[in-house]
Amino acid sequence: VRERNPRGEGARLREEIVSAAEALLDEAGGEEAVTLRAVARRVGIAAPSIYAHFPDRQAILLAVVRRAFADLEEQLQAAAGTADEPAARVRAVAGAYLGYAERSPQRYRVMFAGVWDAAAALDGGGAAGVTAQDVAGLGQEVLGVLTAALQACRDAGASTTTDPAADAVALWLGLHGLAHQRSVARAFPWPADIAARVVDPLARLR
Amino acid sequence: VRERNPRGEGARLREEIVSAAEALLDEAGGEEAVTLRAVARRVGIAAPSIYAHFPDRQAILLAVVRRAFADLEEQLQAAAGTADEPAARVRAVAGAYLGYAERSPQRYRVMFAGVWDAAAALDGGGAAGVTAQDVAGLGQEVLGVLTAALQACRDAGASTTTDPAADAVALWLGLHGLAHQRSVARAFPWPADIAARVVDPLARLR
DNA sequence: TGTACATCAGTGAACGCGCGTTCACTGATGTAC
DNA sequence: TGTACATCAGTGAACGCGCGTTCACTGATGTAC
Repeated sequence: VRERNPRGEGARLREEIVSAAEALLDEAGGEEAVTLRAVARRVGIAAPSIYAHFPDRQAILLAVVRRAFADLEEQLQAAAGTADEPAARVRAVAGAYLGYAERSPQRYRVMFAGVWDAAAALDGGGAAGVTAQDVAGLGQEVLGVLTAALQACRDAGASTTTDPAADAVALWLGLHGLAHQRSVARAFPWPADIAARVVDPLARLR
Repeated sequence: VRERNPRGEGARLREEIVSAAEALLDEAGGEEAVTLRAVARRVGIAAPSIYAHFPDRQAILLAVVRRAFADLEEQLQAAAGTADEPAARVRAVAGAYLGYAERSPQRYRVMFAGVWDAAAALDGGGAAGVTAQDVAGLGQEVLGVLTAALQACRDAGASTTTDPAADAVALWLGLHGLAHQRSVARAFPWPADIAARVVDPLARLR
């Protein structure tokens, strides 16, 4: 029995729901810890109250992921802004990417594992107003930051890439492999300079 | 009500259970489709019959993963055997790795996502006789094939790597990123030569 | 050769649980006349 | 200025489900004497 939101601000509960789901996810519970009832408990509302804001459980996770992609892109942009030199900018963006995954490993895993499934499920069911294209679009924006940084490198002669768009995908895959595996196999004896060993060759830095 | 196994061959049911779990996993259900009851239904036995062979649900998944790692290593070794030239061998092993993930995407995902969690859970609970070290060891053997191939490349002057062990990890991460993301985002417009764009630079092939 | 008995491989019924979702509702808040 | 009423934000009880796991058991098969 919580204090009610004033009129016209019922949408505030929506944000609280997303934040609660995010918190549950980050607390090492993994995706399946984000149940509708757990979210409701966390917010301090009755479970059915969620249905005023989300059509189903999946839609909550999707909202978490959309917010997470926006956060990630923002952090990548910010990192890109801190470096003047193109090669340094590529490394800064890569570092920000890895940093995000390191700070929010569970969220990272759901972003790149749960989502696409969710989107596919929605395609099938057609329940919510979010399509696979929507979600793919979020990933594309992140990829765009990498592509731009790589292109600048090439133009400045700091990278030998002949196809920045394709090599940005390759670089992203390397970053993803490292980010994902680090979030999952923490005990693995990672070489100290593993990030550079992945980033520099894939970006074809001189 | 199935035909009983003859005396002394009760262990045969164990293999059937693992195979059924494998099949459930591969049928696009994802890890959570492998419930104890679903496995029992698939084998054609009563659910409690499983407890004669596995202490709990998690142990079934672990058995699936152990078998999968053995399969993968075998396929990598076979691929390594088909190529005489060191650089070609690296590419063949990488291709076999990606091929495995492509043929069994769900299994691949569980191998590199579910396991470590499972192992960590077992560390905490101490339930079964499988430790995180066991599972990590399986991954190490796969990595060993890559390391050997890369080392041969370096010795033959086909790779400029100065640290084959560390660069094998980097190469593995690139392969993992591609394998994982391909299994998860099938709709993504992957560049045609994406595998080469990941493998060649990471292996530092000339 | 016969028979009591241990073992093995597996069964069927039941447990308590948390889940997603539905339904009819409540009671405060603003609005129209 | 007063009052009937619509709306909004949320509640509480209940549903059916599949799950992991436990328990006491069954009935065929081999073994010891």
